[in-house]
Amino acid sequence: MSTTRRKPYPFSDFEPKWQQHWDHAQTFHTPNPGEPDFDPARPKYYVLDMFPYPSGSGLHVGHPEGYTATDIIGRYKRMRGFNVLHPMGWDSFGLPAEQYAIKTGQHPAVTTAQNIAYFKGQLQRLGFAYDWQREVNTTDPGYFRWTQWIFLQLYNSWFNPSSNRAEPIETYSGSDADSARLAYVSEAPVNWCQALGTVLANEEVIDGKSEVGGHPVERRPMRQWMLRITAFAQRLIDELDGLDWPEGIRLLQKNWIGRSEGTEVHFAVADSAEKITVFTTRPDTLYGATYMVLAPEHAIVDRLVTEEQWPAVREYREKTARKSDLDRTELAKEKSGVWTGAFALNPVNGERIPIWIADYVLPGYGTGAIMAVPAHDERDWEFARKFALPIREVVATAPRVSIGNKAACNTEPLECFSGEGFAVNSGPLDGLSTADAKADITARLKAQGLGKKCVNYKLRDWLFSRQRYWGEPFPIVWEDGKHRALSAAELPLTPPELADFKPTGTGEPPLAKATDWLRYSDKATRETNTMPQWAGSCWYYLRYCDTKNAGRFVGTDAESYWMGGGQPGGVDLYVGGTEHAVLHLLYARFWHKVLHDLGHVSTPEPFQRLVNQGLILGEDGQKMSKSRGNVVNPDDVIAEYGADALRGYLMFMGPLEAVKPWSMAGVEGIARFLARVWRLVMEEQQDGTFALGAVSAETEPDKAQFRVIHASIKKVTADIETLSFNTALSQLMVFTNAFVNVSPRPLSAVRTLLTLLQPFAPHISEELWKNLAQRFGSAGELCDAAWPQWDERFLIEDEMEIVLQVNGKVRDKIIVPKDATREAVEALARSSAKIVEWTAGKEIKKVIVVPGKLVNLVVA
RNA sequence: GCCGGUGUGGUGAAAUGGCAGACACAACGGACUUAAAAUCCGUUGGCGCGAAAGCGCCGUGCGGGUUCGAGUCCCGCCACCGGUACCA
Repeated sequence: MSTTRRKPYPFSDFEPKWQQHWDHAQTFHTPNPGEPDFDPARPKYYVLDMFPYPSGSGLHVGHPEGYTATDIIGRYKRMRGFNVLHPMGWDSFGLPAEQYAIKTGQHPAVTTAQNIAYFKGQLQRLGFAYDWQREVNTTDPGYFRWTQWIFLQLYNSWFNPSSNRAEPIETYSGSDADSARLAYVSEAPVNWCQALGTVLANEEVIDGKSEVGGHPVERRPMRQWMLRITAFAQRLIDELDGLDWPEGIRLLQKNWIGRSEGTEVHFAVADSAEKITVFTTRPDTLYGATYMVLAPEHAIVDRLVTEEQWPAVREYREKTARKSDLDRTELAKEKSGVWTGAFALNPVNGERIPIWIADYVLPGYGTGAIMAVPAHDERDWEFARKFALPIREVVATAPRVSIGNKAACNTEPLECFSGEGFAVNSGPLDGLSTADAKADITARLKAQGLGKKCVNYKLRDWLFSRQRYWGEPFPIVWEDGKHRALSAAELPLTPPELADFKPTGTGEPPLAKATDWLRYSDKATRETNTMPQWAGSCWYYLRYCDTKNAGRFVGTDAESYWMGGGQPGGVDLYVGGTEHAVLHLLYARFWHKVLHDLGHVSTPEPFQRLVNQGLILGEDGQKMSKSRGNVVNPDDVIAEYGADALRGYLMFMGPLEAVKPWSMAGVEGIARFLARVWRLVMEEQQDGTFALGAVSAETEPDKAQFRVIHASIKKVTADIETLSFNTALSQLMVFTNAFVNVSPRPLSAVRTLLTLLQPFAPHISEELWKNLAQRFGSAGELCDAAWPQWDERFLIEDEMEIVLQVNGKVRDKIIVPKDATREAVEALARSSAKIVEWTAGKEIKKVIVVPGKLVNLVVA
């Protein structure tokens, strides 16, 4: 990038100046209720960014895209008289800092502090109106003591199914409270990543590989802390309804939670007292169940397998256990399994069907056992074909009279049909539609105690512990093999000092190396797992409301003011990337609901309105990445074109939600526009400096000028409300272009332009506003000015252009007075020479008059 | 496979069912300049007719439909991007 390029306006002089001014004057500090400068008469607006992980490589242009959008909204709402909460902070626990520490020996806290300083500098150079007094940092003990405190709330509560709420554990009347807690210990198989030396949540495993780093992940049984998010599955679905979220994200969350309605059916095991329960969404196909499959891990397998089959079963189970998730995915095409030697009895007809184990049945979903209906399920079909198991058609596309003939029943279908239709070969169900058959058979099973309706969710409980150093330690100690919570007074529990942050490789967390720290008392030792990175981001939006509070995670007055407001969600606008659709956004909602149930927060949902900014691609149309060399660094853009131009371009390049490619030429276009605004006010001197121009004057705008001014106020206001910043900027360009060649140039027009421009390009507009004060008197600071109002009277034109169409094709245009009647407009249309020509010799069958718009004549 | 999203000039994109391409970028032409940059003015969807003013036809991924009128609504396809996958 050339450094000799002449700057079209001196942004490098005044942009840092204003940034320092805002910092020194604390212009954007927002007081809390009860503080001296707080004005309770104003409504509140809480606009939130997804806070960044301060990585070593600094911001990329995707960050300021969303941040600029919220900054515009925040500055705009402020001018509209709202108390605006617009904070920023750091999601700073996490793997990269720890891995850097392992490599260099430098403590993660040191690199984290350096990265934060770098990020903060970058954000400040963009002129964002954050209240930096509310900065939060998830690795700050003053912050994570409350993350730990919230964990204690989870630990000390349970989900009461009858009230459908989280309640204090004291209200639990069962015998084993530990089994009911929302935070509990489980021995279940988990996703273990050898390369990272830690376990991962389901959400962090993609295609059998770790989301971070892409390392292989395998399943291993380990003792882990879990959070009982599944108890909230239904509420997490239902309560999306009150939120103003993109439909796509709601669907992603719903699909992730994966509610499915079906029936539980109990199968007896032949020659045994054992019983196997399966879950199916197609109970109507029960007569077509020709075998049964258990997950290899299913506990009952041990009690079923026959002597002869044991070697094969043992070998298959071991193979399955060794398989990583990646292998399972790769081998998904080919079905595998082993017969246990046992048979189950189909409850509807007493038929003996073989019981198999196969890894296509997952241990964690439903009951870990299925009835296999190969004629009507693709997976069962494949499996049955491979192992030559019988296939019986029980659903047909049209109702069919059952022949009741055994030979006919055994005719195998030629392909799998998994759709809905009508029951056949199904005894009493024959002829019923799939929906009716489901209801009928479920009622029959229920009456005989052989099954019942039930609901299943794909969502699993949240694996909450990590074998890492750089995370929040659990406020838990162990004594005699039992866990117990620290008291809130013992928080924060800070991580120990360590020289070696490496994972042990055995699954034993690195904190175990700190022997002094580990010892809690003569008998008790500390939990050595740490919390996942998601913990800190689950509640940071609450801490922003009251960052300095040392006595509570958030003060009740501050919380109810900033998070209140009569909507389900407390944050008025939340902007961030789609990548958090099922992770952060689901976890945060879960924690929020627990806190709400326990009476700690005032709303059931955290985020009312959610907007996802679209990805910014490189100039080559590809995803930005270091290896492609197409990454754009905002610092370079600011050095070349200024912060206002970068902000403006980010908003002008297209709709906020759209994926769009970067274009340096586009930045230049915005810079040219801003330079044109600059020259509306300033004139270049002989020596190359700028001074206030002479053309601005306190003259009245004329009628046409008034129309541009008020049309612009109207459009820019409406566009900001709908986050259509690209079209708002177009209108500001139209506004500017309309006054470029005007002399004398009405001061009121220029001031209105600067006011509308302020949220987008705060530095240049503030500077010009101040310069105008040299001659015309001070009007205070622009960011404090009131947002202008438009007056419809200025928008009404005396005359209107009417489009004349014949059969929907434009043939002429006429000018009519604004108050012309329908009849008058039609008469004028009919008398137009071109219309006469186009309709000559034809019958006019119909005339459509759209007032103020067009006349359409329909001819034969 | 399934679930989302997107298809409009050379490019980024605009268009409450009512003049398709606002606003920009790029390109080209002109003014200013010794020259260049910057700036300002103009042209710019395609095809055809015309010396010109202008006129006509076609045009929003493809095929149907609804409507006086469709980029916009409905049905059926195609392509690309993103997510997700043995969830019974």
